[in-house]
Amino acid sequence: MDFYKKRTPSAEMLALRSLYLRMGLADSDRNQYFNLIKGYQGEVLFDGMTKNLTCDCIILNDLLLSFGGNEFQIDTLMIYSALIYLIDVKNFEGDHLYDKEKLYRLGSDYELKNPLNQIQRCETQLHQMLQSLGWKLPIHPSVIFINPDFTLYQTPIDRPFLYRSQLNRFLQKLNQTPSKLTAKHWQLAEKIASLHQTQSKNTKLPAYTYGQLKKGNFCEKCESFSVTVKDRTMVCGTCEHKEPVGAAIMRAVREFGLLFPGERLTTNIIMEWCGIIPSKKCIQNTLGKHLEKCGVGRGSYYVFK
DNA sequence: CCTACGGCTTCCACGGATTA
DNA sequence: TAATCCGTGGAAGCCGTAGG
Repeated sequence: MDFYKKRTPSAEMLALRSLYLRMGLADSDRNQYFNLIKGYQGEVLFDGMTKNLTCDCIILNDLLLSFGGNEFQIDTLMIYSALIYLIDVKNFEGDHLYDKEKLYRLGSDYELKNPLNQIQRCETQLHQMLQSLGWKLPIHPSVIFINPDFTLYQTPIDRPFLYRSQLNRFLQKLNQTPSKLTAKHWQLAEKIASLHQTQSKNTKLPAYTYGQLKKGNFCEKCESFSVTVKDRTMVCGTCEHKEPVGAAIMRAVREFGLLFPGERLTTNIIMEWCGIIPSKKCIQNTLGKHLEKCGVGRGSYYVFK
């Protein structure tokens, strides 16, 4: 099974990571960041399972769509010839209680957002979107609680929830769903994928300025800033992980572009942003290799291709 | 071990952008 | 508009690696 659309970390998660590492985050933002990581890990775990399916279906992961001015986000969309599975993955952990359509941590009154609301809203939006594209496929929504250490007490039996213990059977069911895709289904998948947006309008990051952010490259593996450059390789002083300098520079450039989308990318800015790259020419070469150069002389800058 | 080669660095002059 | 600034491209040389 090849994913028609692969999952990548969201812009929000990447931006929060940068801010977390470069200036620290207030409690609420830090929790948000850790929740995003946890959620993402759950989704990747589920991808690892659906990847082994052999049935005739198209899988679109990680979609951010918008219909009628409303944004909606889909973890996994599986297109079969006669139906669509709409899947939301939750990586909640611990004992929880379901009471009057609300979700609580057991023994506390801390309330979590009920994923049922989210997926129902999602289903409505998707239904309308499909209709506008001329399709009438029935949608089967499911919320998958993928963490084996998750328990939800007192859930009515007819809610579309699936737990880790039910997952193997669910995957079998997916694999045995009869389906014969046609070129039209692939066109639909292509259409939906083309509507995917990379930036959500609803993400709000904490305020930050260039000046207050810690400069420098961090290790791609352990996120430590104690890296040094030796012979075109960046070596981490903490975990000894090695990364080619060019790759490290581009990682920093993408990060800079994400945090400061309005700023011009120039050799000097990136030189300062990276901090540890000894040669300006090295940065210039790397930028020239991976980005598109605009302007000449002192006014030249680079843009993402 | 030697050699060839490719990629990287250093150095410098050019010339367009910036600023008053 | 003129003077100054500074990023860039090219030349030349260096270094590491692969292959004999």
